[in-house]
Amino acid sequence: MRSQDASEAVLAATAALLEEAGYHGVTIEGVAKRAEVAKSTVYRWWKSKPALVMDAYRHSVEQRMPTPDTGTLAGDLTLFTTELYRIAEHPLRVRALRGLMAEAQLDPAFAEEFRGWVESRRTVVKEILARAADRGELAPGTDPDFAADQVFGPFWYRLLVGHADLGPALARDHVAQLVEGLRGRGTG
Amino acid sequence: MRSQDASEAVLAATAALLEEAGYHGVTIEGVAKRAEVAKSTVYRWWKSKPALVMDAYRHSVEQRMPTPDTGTLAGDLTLFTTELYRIAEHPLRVRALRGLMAEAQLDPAFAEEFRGWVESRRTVVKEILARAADRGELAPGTDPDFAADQVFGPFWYRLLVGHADLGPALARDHVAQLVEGLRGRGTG
Amino acid sequence: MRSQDASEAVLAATAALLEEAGYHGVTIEGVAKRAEVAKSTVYRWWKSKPALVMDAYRHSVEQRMPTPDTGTLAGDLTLFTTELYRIAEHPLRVRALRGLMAEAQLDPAFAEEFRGWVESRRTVVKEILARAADRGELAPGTDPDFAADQVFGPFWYRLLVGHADLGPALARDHVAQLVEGLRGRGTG
Amino acid sequence: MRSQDASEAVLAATAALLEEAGYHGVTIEGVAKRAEVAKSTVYRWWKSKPALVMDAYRHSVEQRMPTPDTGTLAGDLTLFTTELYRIAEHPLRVRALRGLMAEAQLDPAFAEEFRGWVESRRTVVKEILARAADRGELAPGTDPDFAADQVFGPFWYRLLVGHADLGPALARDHVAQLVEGLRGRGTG
DNA sequence: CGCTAACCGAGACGGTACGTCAAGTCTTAAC
DNA sequence: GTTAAGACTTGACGTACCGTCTCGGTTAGCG
Repeated sequence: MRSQDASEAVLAATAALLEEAGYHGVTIEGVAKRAEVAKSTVYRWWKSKPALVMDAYRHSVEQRMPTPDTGTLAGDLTLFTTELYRIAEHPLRVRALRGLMAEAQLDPAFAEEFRGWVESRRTVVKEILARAADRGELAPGTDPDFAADQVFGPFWYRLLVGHADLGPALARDHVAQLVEGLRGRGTG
Repeated sequence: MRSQDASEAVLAATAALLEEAGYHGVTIEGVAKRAEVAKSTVYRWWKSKPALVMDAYRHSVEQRMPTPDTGTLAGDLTLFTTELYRIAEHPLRVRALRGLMAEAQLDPAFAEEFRGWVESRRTVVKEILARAADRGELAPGTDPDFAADQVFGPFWYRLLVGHADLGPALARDHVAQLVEGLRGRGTG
Repeated sequence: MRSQDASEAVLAATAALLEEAGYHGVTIEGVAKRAEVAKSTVYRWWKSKPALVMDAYRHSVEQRMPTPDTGTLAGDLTLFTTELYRIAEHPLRVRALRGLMAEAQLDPAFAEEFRGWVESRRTVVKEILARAADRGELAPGTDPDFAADQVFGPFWYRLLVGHADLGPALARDHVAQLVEGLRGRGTG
Repeated sequence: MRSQDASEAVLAATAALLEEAGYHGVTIEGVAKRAEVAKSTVYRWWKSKPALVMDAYRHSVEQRMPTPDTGTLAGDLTLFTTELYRIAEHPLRVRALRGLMAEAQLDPAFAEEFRGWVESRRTVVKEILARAADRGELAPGTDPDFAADQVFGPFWYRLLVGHADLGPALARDHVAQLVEGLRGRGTG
């Protein structure tokens, strides 16, 4: 049975270090010291640093946003992307995501796990798209996977490269372009 | 004066290790041993592992593709994105790019440098867009920076997450959606 | 808690390397490899090479000779110096002492520590001298510190320069001269 | 032909570094940089750091003191030891000697050379003793080598250990004890 | 008076060892 | 029987100098 005290202290320490020192500044050793917990305790419950950070990230999000269903593609995407871009307002989440993506590049085992989590987020978008397809809002033959890439790609790209500001203000334009692009060449 | 022998041996060793063992498998020590060169020689010319990998990547590309100029946005983007997606056909480049992006997340100093390189690639796209804007192919008020994100974002996202195949075959659809999205709601 | 296995292996390896390769031939890296121990383990318990060698030296001596107390200055000094010169019969100790003295010249931090150890040895002589003074065997006003230098100085000098043989055979003459010199111009 | 400029600059730089940073702070690389001279130039004329420091030491002494000859052992020794202890008044010489003695412990090749230099200094004392023996001032059977150790030993010991002040003020007592000790047992 | 040999600076090179860091595994003892 | 404490191996880091070496660019003095 995982001791709630220890586990919470570890997650809190992880979150604190993430905020203060960035992903690189988070070390299992540092977390253990900060949480006043033995290193072995951390390893008992989390198998690696990225797994720990992933958990800390999930705790920072808490409530799962329900899949939006407004009846139109634009409406659904607006809700979804606005929420997505809102991540940028939370340094902890930004740092966590950037670090996790980095880790996924370096550690194939974690990449697998990370991909699973990413897929769960993509599924939400693919459901939105499926409903839109049913309504005839999508050009026939649209690949939902590549469409999802169009939703997440620019967000992640900007998040990772950091060349420009990121925030919910971008959602409107993003959705406009998405809808236009996905509807296809209207007049043929 | 940098000795050509040493420098080439180092870059070759870096490339070889990248291919064989991935970005994580590249270590300065390993490169030095492989290249039969002293560690200090590597450090003399490259200030860090990412700088070294970046150089090895550049050497693997060599010829700079000229900015395409076909007279239409679709034409230019098709050329550009096809070339971009072709990266996926070279494991060395894929690994290099993934590792460099990872490193940029972990090391702020390198992030800066990496951003510089990214910007140089973005500039090519922004020039294409500027010409398209002059021709009236873009909706007025289009933000070229965000538009560039739409070009690179999906590519990088798929490259980094690895959830689906990547290759020049995607270029056609990508361009179609971009052109549609960027032209805007033509008839209102 | 220091693991006895590791610690003993390290000291044994240090002693072995001292014998085989001299003080210069002792490196932390070499000791670690020889002791089949991680370098960090050596560093955990000894803060530097001289500290390690000092410890190895102490282990090689083990039993502390009791302060001699024969009732006469000549008797005490004979016992003490004989023991002192006997060091020359143990190559390991000779190398250790020469190396430690060398290190004390090069590293001020270690010099401090070394001085402490030297002082502990000097104290033995100063106690002998104090008792002799009580018995009236010393010229009044004799400086015990400088007198101790007269005991240790020639020994160390010959040990370090290596210009002539060193061994317990020298003790008799040394003591004769010391006693004569320290008694002073008694009868004028 | 050795360029006088370069050679002097090197010796001056060595002396300066010796004073400022101690023997350990002298590195061939540092000397070369300081003297604005190529490293290879230093190596051309001095085969090692101790050789260089030895040279710098010799330059700091300049005139060779003539062997004292006052007609009495006490007189000769007083002149000699006073001069000897005066070394302590020159930080450069102190640091040089300490460093050279250290080096002699670590580098057998240099030890040889160093021993030669030491012997030249010992010879002066042995000449003084030979004359004293002729005059009957020494107990018969006195070993001039061990007697010389008695002259130099305490000086070097204090110089190297640094446990107490060193200076010409010590010469008087030292000589008194030497003369007494060397003359032998009053009644004999 | 011009040639050539030496000496010069600059600095790259292969090495060795340093001391540090964090990772992840393992053992011990207490609660 | 879970924990805390913390020692352990491993592997790479980046640094400092070492002593050797090649490279052109002066300078001197010999012929």
